[in-house]
Amino acid sequence: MNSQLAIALHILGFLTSQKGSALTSDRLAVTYGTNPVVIRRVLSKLKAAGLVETRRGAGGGSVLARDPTQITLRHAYEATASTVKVLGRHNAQGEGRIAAALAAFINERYEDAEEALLQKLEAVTIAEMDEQIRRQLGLLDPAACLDRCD
Amino acid sequence: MNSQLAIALHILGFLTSQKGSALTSDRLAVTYGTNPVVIRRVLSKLKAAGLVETRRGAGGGSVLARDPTQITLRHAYEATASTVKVLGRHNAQGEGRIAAALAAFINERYEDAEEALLQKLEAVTIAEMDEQIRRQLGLLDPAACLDRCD
DNA sequence: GAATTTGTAACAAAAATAAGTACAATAAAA
DNA sequence: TTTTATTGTACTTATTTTTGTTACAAATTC
Repeated sequence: MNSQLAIALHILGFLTSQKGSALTSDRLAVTYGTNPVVIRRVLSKLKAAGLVETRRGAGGGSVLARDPTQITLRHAYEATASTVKVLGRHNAQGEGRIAAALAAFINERYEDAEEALLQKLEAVTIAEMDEQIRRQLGLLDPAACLDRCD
Repeated sequence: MNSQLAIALHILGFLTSQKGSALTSDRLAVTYGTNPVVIRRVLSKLKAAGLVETRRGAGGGSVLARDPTQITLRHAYEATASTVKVLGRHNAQGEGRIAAALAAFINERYEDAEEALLQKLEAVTIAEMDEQIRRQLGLLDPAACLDRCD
């Protein structure tokens, strides 16, 4: 799972720009250029992580579960990449003790390094991401986004 | 490529413990529990990165190209993971400008985060790795390794 | 009840990884 | 110089992972 993070950020960013009105998986799928089910799969992880809320049925869809200033890239990363870690985990293949000790060593270093990465991601919020993208596109008026997003 | 890093570290560590005598891909393959060709593929990357040297023919094999105190985990990482970066690269799929701006944003953050990870890896040398593993196994005498490694 | 919309299972397709086979090229040793 | 050992790599096969689709039940609104 790796493109899931990109999709998650697309969802969170789009939701942020909507200021509270719900978006359907269909809409999100069109703007991202994929299938609604793919979106829902990511959405279900974001939901599990408490980042979004969804409602079924007519008029349903998803909204942010909290303020975008309280959601960091790390949240998105951890929500989506739960299974696959940055560098995977090495499990000893050779039979020898050397192989096992090496695997243990690698895993320790991996965790160190991964944590450094996560701390970088933690320093950026979805609100900041949204703002930077909006600025970059010259969409100073948040509402303008709606007209030109997709 | 990801398991290649583990294999690379196995190779570098084993080579370090050999103090200069060449090891064949067959030998390395047996100790790691894989096919010699798999080893050679990693070896060819390590060679391209200037970390090892190999000789063909009878009595051939590989040795470290420099002192293990001068080889870091980052070297190994960069040698093997040249194509696949930590978090891949997101290329915009939707047609909109938003998608493109988001992709650019994500990529920037990725580079930041990846660099943080690399700096952690840079702080550890193969010599330290070798030493820690030897200590862990209670192989205080380097030469003892030869007898028990595999 | 009719129309939407999510949730998820089941399946299919595609892409990425990894492993294996074969053999030419090279180098040492006999 | 023949034999033997060993790398290098192209080609193939297998495995795993990821992505996309279809289908349909469950929920929710109108």
